[in-house]
Amino acid sequence: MHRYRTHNCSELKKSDTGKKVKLSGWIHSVRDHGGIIFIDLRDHFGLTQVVIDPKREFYKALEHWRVETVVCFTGEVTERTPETINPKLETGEIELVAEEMEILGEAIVLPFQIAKEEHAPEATRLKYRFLDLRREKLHKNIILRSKVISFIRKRLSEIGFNEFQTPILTSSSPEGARDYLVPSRLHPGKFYALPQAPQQFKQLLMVAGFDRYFQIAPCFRDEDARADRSPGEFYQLDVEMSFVTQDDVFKIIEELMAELFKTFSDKKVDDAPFIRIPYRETMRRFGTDKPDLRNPLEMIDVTASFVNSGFNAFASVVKNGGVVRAIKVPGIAGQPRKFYDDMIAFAQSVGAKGMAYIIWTGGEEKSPIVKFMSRQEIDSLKEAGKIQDGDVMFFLADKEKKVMEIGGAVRTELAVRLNLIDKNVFKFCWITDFPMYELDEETGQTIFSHNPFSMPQGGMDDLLKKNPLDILAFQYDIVCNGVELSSGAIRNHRPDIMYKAFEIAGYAKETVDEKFGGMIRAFMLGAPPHGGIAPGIDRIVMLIADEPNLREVIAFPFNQQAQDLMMNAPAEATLKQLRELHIKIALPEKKEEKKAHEGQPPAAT
RNA sequence: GGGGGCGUAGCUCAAUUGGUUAGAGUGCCACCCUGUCACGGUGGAUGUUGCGGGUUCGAGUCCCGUCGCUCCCGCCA
Repeated sequence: MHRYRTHNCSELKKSDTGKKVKLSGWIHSVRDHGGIIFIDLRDHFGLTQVVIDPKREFYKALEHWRVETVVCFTGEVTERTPETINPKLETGEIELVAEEMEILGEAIVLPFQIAKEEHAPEATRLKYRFLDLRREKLHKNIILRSKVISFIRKRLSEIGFNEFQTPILTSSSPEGARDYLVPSRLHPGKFYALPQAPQQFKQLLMVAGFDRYFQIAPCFRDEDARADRSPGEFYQLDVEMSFVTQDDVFKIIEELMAELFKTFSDKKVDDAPFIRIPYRETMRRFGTDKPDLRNPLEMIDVTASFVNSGFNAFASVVKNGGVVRAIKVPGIAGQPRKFYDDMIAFAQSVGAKGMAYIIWTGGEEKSPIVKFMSRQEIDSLKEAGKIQDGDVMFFLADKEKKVMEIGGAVRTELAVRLNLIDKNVFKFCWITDFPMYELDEETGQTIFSHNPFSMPQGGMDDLLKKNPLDILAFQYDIVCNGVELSSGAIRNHRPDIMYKAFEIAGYAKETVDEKFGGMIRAFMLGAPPHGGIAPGIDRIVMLIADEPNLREVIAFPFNQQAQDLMMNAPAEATLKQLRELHIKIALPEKKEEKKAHEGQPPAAT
């Protein structure tokens, strides 16, 4: 007989009755009836009920039959009588009658319960992550993640992709997020950077002729956390392909995503191909570049109806170059007055000066603003929104950018309050035609709006002739239920176009050579056209697992302050380590000290 | 860097809006119980109300500060 087990805790069936077996696992729950004791023994695979006669010698060996102690039982598989069968358990038709017991790992009192649903505080859960991971939900999520990754590897390998590793210690890149730096011992004063993404490496692999690359790639960005954004590190399904157009990338990824989501979720999943929405259109209709298409509401432009309107608040906005956008919500005329007041308060909380509305009900308009408007103007709104009796329209007026932003938030809030979002579907879309450049609002500089390595859609011609702000890039996002899964692009593989593109964003040729010398050199030695994408693994698993927070799909996550409470990272380094790295620590002044110094001349040194 | 929320027993939460000795469930400890499966029953222990200060006859409750966790804004090519 095996040292620890002959079976796992979910595989014993009625047909095993009479067998002498050995099981090892955690004590999940104890039901002590005095004359007979039941223990649910749990392992990764499931639960098996063990029956103990307290007269057995081994019963006294364990002072406390405390849950989560790891034990090994040897005994006979026994069929349960019909009335004692537990249909909730895989192994519910049998039980193990214990003859011997060995303690493998005793547990002290737990900081929180494993078997019972109990909401422990996040910090405690993170400190005792190994315990939290024993709980069914989290355990399942991590297994789901493993399966998702293995599914992706299998599929992509089948269609000609090769998986490569790229360096973790690399150099800092000038664009993008804050880098994590690693000091160099051999080169005093110099630093490696952890990759924000393997962007340049994957492009160089294409130049090297590998044709199709993928990697479940760790990415490191020193930026602040959100519920759907881990601080520090996260994983991308990094993909790059040679000799492809945007359509080729879309086809591979949308088929993979549709199949992946259908395989691992019971929700209804969009079939490939996914719909495509140009950036400017999604901003206009949804006020965001990651629209949740489960939300049926959208914005329409009704600026024309207010140009000469007697409703001065809006008319003056329009005269000053602003716009008016409307959101039609069908069939909610019955909402109480408070609903409209609350929505207006919400709009104001996200930056609106106010919000108007018209309720069409019983063949007339109810609204604080219609008395200022002509019949013709009101009818033009009705026409624009294809209004039927019972419908309501909300109006926002401001500069276009602001209206889109506020309208996007109002659109989402309306859907949430009115429960318009179908929780049982995954709706995907591509956002295409991102602008190549945008204006830095502070400096007025033209800057790259996304990836500087994207190919401008008109190539060199557009760079030379068009207003930079009108140039579109072969740059795209894939969005699922309002979550941005990934950005991608067809890359700029032409050195001449590259220099020009960087020049427009204010980079001298020398700077480009210095920062991207390796890549430029590669592009001058025969580079294939190529492009790719990099969907976030954590977000994919989060969506499939239906979790609101990334930490629920990561085995050992950071907290929001980018700390690992279990491993106690980050931590101070020893003096010896610092000396070897030629590093001196200059801590920020504490707040009290700062206050004490205020208004005083700096101390003479 | 900024804003919101939370912080009471190991854990989840309550405390009649400032009033006597801060409660309940769960966990923990002891005992009882031979068919439970979130077993049940009886009894018991457990609190610097995050920390520091203030107002008050009196503070878990109000005020100020601070720390921690979380959500959001900034940031995230």
